[in-house]
Amino acid sequence: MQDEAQDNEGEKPKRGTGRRLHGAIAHKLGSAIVSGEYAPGDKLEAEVTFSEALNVSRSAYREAVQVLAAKGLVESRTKAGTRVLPRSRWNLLDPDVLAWAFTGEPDIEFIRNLFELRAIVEPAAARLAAERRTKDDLKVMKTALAEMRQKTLATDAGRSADRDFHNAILQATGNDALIVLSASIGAAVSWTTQFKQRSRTLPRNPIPDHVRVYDAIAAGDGDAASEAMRLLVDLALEDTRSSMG
Amino acid sequence: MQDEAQDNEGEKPKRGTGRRLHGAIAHKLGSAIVSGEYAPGDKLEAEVTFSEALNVSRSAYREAVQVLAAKGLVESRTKAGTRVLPRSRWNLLDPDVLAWAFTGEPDIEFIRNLFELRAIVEPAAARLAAERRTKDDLKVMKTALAEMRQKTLATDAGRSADRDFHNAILQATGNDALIVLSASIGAAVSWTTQFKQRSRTLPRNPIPDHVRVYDAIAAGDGDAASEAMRLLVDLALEDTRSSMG
DNA sequence: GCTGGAATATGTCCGACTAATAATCGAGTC
DNA sequence: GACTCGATTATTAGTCGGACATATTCCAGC
Repeated sequence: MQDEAQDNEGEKPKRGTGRRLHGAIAHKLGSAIVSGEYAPGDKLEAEVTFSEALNVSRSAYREAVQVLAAKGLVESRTKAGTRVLPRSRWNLLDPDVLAWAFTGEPDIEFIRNLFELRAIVEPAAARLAAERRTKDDLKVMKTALAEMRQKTLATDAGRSADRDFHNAILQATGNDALIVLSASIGAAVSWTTQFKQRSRTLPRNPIPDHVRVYDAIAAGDGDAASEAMRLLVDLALEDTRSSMG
Repeated sequence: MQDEAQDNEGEKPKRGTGRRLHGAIAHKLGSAIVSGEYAPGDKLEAEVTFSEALNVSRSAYREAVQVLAAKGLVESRTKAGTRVLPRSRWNLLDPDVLAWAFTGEPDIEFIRNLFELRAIVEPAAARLAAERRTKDDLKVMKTALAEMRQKTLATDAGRSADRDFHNAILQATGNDALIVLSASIGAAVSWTTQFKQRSRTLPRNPIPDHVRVYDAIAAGDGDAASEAMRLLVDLALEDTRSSMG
């Protein structure tokens, strides 16, 4: 009974895609907006028109728009229609928005910005983790590191272990805001890792960098942890940059 | 242009509250969830029941729930009902979620986490601003600073000028992700400023700290800007802490 | 230029139907 | 008799269509 997508001619993201209908619409519209298909200030078709064009009910369409509005992508006003908001009002760190940003060819400048933010946050997180980590935290990091070493970043399991490692560091900080933020960035960055893998035959072996971070955190050395993480992020950025620009 | 927060909240957030209806419901439910009135894992009343209890249509209620779901607060599944998600899945940095978190008595631990994040991000932003600021950026900062000096933080205009100053710094970094993030945190922090003002008769004069930051950015001295901003954030945290804990 | 009404698109409401699935119950087996 | 597994049922979110309300925009008329 899996969805077979019989006759959706691409233009109509109708039911059967697995997602709930309004979720699928939100995904479609969100991707289109983030990718620049609609420019800020543009007015979307009227609800009745658009929903008919998509072959969905107005209710479903409206719920999708509510989602976009909740993420700051659009704003609806009576009689004026729903318009795309300026990029400055988008919740760029929202996991969904980030995912939509990476559905197409991502903007290189935006990736640079994300890495810059990551280069700010992650070393600081590593420092806090070194100061506050428990034995359990260390154990999680260690197993993730082992898994990562075994599977390499070329596999899904390996990338998953990579995320686990970084998440364990965040968890050790005990700071919810930091965790949420960095998890979003981390997910986005992991999208880019796939780009690296596909276009570069010789990615750097990331294990030694990670081991340095782990050792510093285990030793409780905040300065060393911060520095090691800074190095790791810098190298990752360099790899990504050379595989795109 | 932007008038808001004009709320008359009775027991029933029914029509006529000024906000759009589903927005009012989302606000009410969101605040309740974030404040812990509903614990993670709790199941909300069924849609028909709850919407009737609120005297609103099921459609309006559903659109409100979509907003909450978009922010990671709840998840709906057929037959199982809609349940509050674990805190780790909340988009804590979403502007609305932050606002909801500060409608009631905010959690001190959470405020500490926010300041910790701010203490990481803002100094780094100040450094970038010092390296990249244009003359226009400096002009905006300067006028904001003057306004701030004149009105003091006790007035709305003064707090607004404070935000303008920090936003100008962010703008100068040219990093969208950084701007969005720090704007959210900044807004949240400005809520706490009100707490400071109401419970402390002798708040520190914040102008000298800000001037130090400005001078360093104007001079293009990244290290000094970072250090000055670190100091500013630390002092602000100390003030807030002493006025609450 | 100002005022007031008509046009129009979003906002809200209603009631019915669909679809998915948790919960229940029963057939079959050990 | 207890248990596993599979079909049935009941419940709840999801979707639909249409109606009416409300708020603006826009334009006509003064």
